[in-house]
Amino acid sequence: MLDRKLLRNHFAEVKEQLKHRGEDLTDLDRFGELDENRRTLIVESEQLKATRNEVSKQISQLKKEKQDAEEKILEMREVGDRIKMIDSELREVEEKLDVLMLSIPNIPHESTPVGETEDDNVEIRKWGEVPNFDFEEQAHWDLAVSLDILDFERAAKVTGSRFVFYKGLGARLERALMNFMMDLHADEHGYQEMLPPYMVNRTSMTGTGQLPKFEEDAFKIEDWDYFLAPTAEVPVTNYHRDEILKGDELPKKFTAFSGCFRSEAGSAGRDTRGLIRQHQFNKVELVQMVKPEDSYQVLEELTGHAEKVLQLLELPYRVLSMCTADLGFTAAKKYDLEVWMPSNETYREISSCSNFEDFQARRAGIRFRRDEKSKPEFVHTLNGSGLAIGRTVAAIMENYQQADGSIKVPEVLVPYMGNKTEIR
RNA sequence: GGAGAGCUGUCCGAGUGGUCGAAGGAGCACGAUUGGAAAUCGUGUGUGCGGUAAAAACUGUACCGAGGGUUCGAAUCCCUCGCUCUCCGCCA
Repeated sequence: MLDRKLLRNHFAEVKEQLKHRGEDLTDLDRFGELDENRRTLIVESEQLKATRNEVSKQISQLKKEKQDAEEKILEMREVGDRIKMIDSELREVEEKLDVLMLSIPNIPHESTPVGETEDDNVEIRKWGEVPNFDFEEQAHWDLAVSLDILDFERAAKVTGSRFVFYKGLGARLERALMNFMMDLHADEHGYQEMLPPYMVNRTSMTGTGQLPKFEEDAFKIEDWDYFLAPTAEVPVTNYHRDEILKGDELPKKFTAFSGCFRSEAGSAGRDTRGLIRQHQFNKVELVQMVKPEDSYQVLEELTGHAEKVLQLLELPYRVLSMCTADLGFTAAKKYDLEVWMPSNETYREISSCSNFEDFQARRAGIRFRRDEKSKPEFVHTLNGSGLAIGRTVAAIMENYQQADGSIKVPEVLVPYMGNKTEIR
């Protein structure tokens, strides 16, 4: 959510900056009227309330002195009715204003490249050597089914499409990656480990920006106002919702393993095979809450922490700075990490690292006090996948495949795989 | 799922219709005292929104789990919901 005062005082500039996102901004123009309307009503209502408070004191005094207060009571009854009318009008205006404010995307940071499509994303760096196989490489779903370590068919029977059973060393590989990533971030990168709830309520989904605009992308629990979390970002960022943190507690660094659930509405027909696009997948997430002046440096560090996973796994990747059109609703700046996928002969997204500045913090009410006496300020929130585990499994299968259809285990994972060096 | 108890400021805790943003205590901050500390004493100690473009100050208003209602007036009475605790049932 943007600062109302910013919008009030610099409307034209903000609108200009939002234009680069390429979203429809016609609703935005209603802001001025709603905002002014709201303030007028507040003034009216509060003046009447001040009167009522004043006269009520007099009534109390009169009664104590056993004098007649009937006239004032009648007068205040009328004032009370008017307050009720104004307040209900005010509530309507505020509701409209809330809906509007919650649907305005974040302002891109000045370092975010301006662009119109995903083709305008800017490659920042590349790492690693793309493998050059002297045999015909296979897609991970073919490898995995031959090795009997993934079972898509039975998952379709048991649940439906875009679900999977991991089996044997496939399941072991997923679990090894989870432990490897969590250990790395907790022990080496200084994050506090968390296992969050997989379901979250509506307020949390609104706090991090999934709602109200993207409800169709989420799985909703029938008869409950709960959603399956699409990412651990939601529970972990909301962990400190409506709190005022102490300045010296910052930065807060959390790493969380969780299942993630996405309905991926509108992506039917894309990546229908394999692990790339599932309704349920596992992910290790990095979340930070920091002081505003630190957030851009922290974005670089956090992205580096995600990259470290790929480097240790020796998977070739590149880093893209997402342009204004491809930023997502909540981010001011975002880097995508893309891992090389031999079956696609291209790089595929495996991590997204974003700085939301105070956009989520304002929605979720996450603030801090620099010291005892200073006013609360909004923190800046950041997060990044460190990494999406299913896609990492796919990348390992494809990049580490051998001529006979077996898969070499990346060296750092061997201890996590019960010292097995190959899946065959 | 059933029965009961509770939810007040950073914390503990008082408050059952008016003088309550809320007693008292603890904590914290500042000051006095001290060679220094402890103890003691004094002062202060929330947030949102509005008046106001920003900051400071001032001022109004709202906030005692959440939302409604009754009333001239609600922390206090009524209704709905959420959460916590205890007992029973069920269960991993």
